[in-house]
Amino acid sequence: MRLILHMDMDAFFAAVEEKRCPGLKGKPIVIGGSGDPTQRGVVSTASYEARKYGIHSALPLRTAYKLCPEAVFLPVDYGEYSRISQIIKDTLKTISPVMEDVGIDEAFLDISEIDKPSEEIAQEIKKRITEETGLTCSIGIASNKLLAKIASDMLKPDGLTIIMEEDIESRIWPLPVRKLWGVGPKTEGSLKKIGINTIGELASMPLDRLIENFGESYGNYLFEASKGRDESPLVTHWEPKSVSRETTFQTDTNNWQTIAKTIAELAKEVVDDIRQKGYKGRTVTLKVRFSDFVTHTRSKTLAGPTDSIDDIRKAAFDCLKRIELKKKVRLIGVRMTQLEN
DNA sequence: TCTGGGGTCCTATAGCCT
DNA sequence: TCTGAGGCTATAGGACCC
Repeated sequence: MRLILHMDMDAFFAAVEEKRCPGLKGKPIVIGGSGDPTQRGVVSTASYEARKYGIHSALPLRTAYKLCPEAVFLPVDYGEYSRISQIIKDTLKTISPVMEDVGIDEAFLDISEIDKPSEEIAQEIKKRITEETGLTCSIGIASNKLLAKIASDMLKPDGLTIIMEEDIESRIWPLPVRKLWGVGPKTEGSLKKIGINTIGELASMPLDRLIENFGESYGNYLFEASKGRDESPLVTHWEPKSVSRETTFQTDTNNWQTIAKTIAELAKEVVDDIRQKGYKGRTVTLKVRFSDFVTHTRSKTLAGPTDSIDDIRKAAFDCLKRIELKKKVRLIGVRMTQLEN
């Protein structure tokens, strides 16, 4: 039988900051944006202490500040988190070479071939991660990625949860649908409208009704996922499909100079990034979000792949001409797709 | 009054070709 | 020549993930 382990670091960014600065221990810590809660930005990670105040990921920093003005607000230090992340991922790969990276603080590990009890494997991972980084993680183990991910979330922090096939009815079905990977706020709302709140209720829906409501692909996914079924393999190697940079202005603007200058800068950053990664791209997409949060994109596909700053900047400006700038602009983004080599 | 930034994948539509 | 049926590609938008 397949055995998949999912590892999720506990309040990762906040835990790294606490480790680095022990004086922070026990205080509510909020990591996000520039670290200035009077500026625009959202919470990336809140420490468990800060979560008691209702602060959570994706909350605007200004709102977090209102909820807990005495919290310690810190900027996101991706460089440091990536360094620690690498140590953790290297450790996991010594346990099993079949590892899938899921962002900076999560990973799946295929432990099917390891001739040891799962619990023992999990304890060894926890012990080694703590020895090497001083941090804790939560682990879930099941027969597939979908269930392993749900499992790792069931007991936090420093938890270990093993879900067997026979536990699906008793332990997965009572959970809200939102716990299923791929079910976000929109789908949760749609499901609620047709009287579905739990994964078990979803599992009792006939396939044709799900397809009717959510389309062929997603309908099938929901049908299978609600029953705890997932055959998806671990992705151990992948190529980037797009590279982008975007920025939100501190105050919305209709100043054309500011907008133009920002597009030029973002295009430069995208070019630097694709060059550094050794890619060229063919399609340039410009994204403009207005003050009312309405977002438009325009894209231009070039004759062939390029990493020329002139070509890419020019394409981005061609896209800008196709958007009516009647309202103030909140955000500008530049994206490159159709990457090759 | 708020609602980041970096991605992936899916869907609908339109144009073009066979 | 007309009428479709499909397939393919480009484009725009949206949901979701960390």
